[in-house]
Amino acid sequence: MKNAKGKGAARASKESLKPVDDRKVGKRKASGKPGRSSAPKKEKKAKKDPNKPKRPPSAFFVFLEEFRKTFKAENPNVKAVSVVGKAGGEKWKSLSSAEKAPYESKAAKRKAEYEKLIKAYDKKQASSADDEESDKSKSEVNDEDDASGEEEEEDDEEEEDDEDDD
DNA sequence: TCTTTGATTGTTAGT
DNA sequence: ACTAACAATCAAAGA
Repeated sequence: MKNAKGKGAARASKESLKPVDDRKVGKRKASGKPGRSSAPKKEKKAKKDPNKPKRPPSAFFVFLEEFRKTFKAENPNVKAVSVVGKAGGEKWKSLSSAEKAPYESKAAKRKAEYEKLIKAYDKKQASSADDEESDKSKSEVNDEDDASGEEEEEDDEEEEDDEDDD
């Protein structure tokens, strides 16, 4: 619970890394574009980069996805995103490293994919600078497609971090 | 009608 | 190194 002990030691540096008390960011740019049928008359300068990968969900978000399902399953009446977020956050802190491990594992995988995507995106940006996406540009983007060894390893459990155990 | 907000934590990229 | 913003969600309320 609120007892910060073991973790604090390892994350001692992190302790000092908390200058902002207001984590009330809540400042999100307009990404919601439900208006697929019609956009505001004024065309925003929003560059739509379909190739630009979104940031990978952190372990917390991965856990949240499942948590939301469960939470809503038991609380179908609750329709406030904030409630699920709060409950999720509380539960998340209640989980131990071992329990978070599987979520982190998945998050790590997402990150790996993100890196790959961002890399391709980055490259595309460079190439697009000269020549936007064109049929010929495919040769540039296509540097290593099948060449990249596809090593699927889902069985990567080398997390022996079970120190936290109330 | 359409856009924004709300709340969580973690991660990413920029300065 | 540190800060700021953003990742999903989804309904309600404001402009």
